Amino acid sequence: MEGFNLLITNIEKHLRLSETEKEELRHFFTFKKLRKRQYFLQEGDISHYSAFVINGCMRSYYVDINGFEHILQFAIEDWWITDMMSFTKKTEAKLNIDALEDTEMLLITREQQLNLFDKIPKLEKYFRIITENGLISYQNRLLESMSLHAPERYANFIKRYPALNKRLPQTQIAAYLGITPVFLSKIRNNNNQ
Amino acid sequence: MEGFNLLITNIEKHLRLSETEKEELRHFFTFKKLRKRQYFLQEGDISHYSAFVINGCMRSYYVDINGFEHILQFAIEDWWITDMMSFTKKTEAKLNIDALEDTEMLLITREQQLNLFDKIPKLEKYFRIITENGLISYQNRLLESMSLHAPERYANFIKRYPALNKRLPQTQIAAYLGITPVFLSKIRNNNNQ
DNA sequence: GCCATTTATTAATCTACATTAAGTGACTGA
DNA sequence: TCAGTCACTTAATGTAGATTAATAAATGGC
Repeated sequence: MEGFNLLITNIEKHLRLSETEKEELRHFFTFKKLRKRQYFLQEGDISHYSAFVINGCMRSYYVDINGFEHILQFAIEDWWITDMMSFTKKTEAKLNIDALEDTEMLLITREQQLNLFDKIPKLEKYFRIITENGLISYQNRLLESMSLHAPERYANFIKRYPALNKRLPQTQIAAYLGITPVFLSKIRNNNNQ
Repeated sequence: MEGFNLLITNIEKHLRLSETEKEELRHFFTFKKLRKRQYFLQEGDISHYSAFVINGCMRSYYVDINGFEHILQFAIEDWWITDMMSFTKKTEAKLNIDALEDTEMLLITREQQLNLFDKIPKLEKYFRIITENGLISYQNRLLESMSLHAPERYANFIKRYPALNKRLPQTQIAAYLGITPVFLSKIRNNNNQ
């Protein structure tokens, strides 16, 4: 399966897998391609899958009552993405997820994930760890959004994700930072006063 | 151990424990009391413990370079609280945690928690689930902070935590909502225009 | 039970960022 | 090839919420 090794490598950052376990693991995932702009999840649907990105780039975002998009997460190669609320509780998704570039990914359903935890308990450890890391990064973002001004938040974004800063259009970065593209343009040209 | 049953009940919302397991579990926790205003964790220290609150109320917050406090979480009875970053990675805490009321809690160290996962693997499931829920709630807050104005965020806060709204001073609620107490006062008196 | 501190209110002024709008260059696709 | 969208810039004006300050009310320590 294309890209499966990337997932294995990711898991093995946290724990060791035997060859048998790797082989078993493979059967829990399916492979999927998305074209640029294609939806992976739409608001109101149920997020049946969690996705591990092999290459390309996805984003999860919320559309507010005025139609503005607020980006919660980008996911490039080696990242997980889903609407955690909908995925774990089978509620209607509040988020949309789509592809910003042609993207390839590996999918797992919640049911398969729970089966996997029974079959290979180590994987419960893996998902516990990446969930802890996800929680930490949302906590950090909330904290930054409360305590920093937009120019500082942008500076941190560049430092943390230099690749994304070059790869994404300004509109998307602004929607992630919680500002308008107009204001991001000013920040970039240092006219923010 | 005082309050241990509250923890058991909390765990049993997610999975069943045998009597033997409950007895084993008890030895992984220690009991601790805090006076109102007492620190549980200070910025720069390492968060050795994760705390389950039995009664009282705690908060975790970040102090910005201007000395303003930004509250990430309140924890009343039946809630967990820690600096997840420091607790899991043994890094210096960026957060402070202290008691807003006299508080009793049960503590577990990261080492004990990891031992516990080996001894009673079900508990890894429990912590995976509460971490998922924590992630979801931070995601929701980030989303609200990006897409809603302060009066709507306050309305949601009241709806979600009616008890906290009555129990906490306005200063604390403002620091949680990311606004000043002055502005919260205006919102409460509907003069926010 | 009293004084000191903390907590809440109200109003005037200020600022970070939004909104709107107009203009430019680049990419896209029949 | 050219029209049409899309991504970005710049400038004028508008606004949610901050800041400051003064006053009142509540709380807490001794």
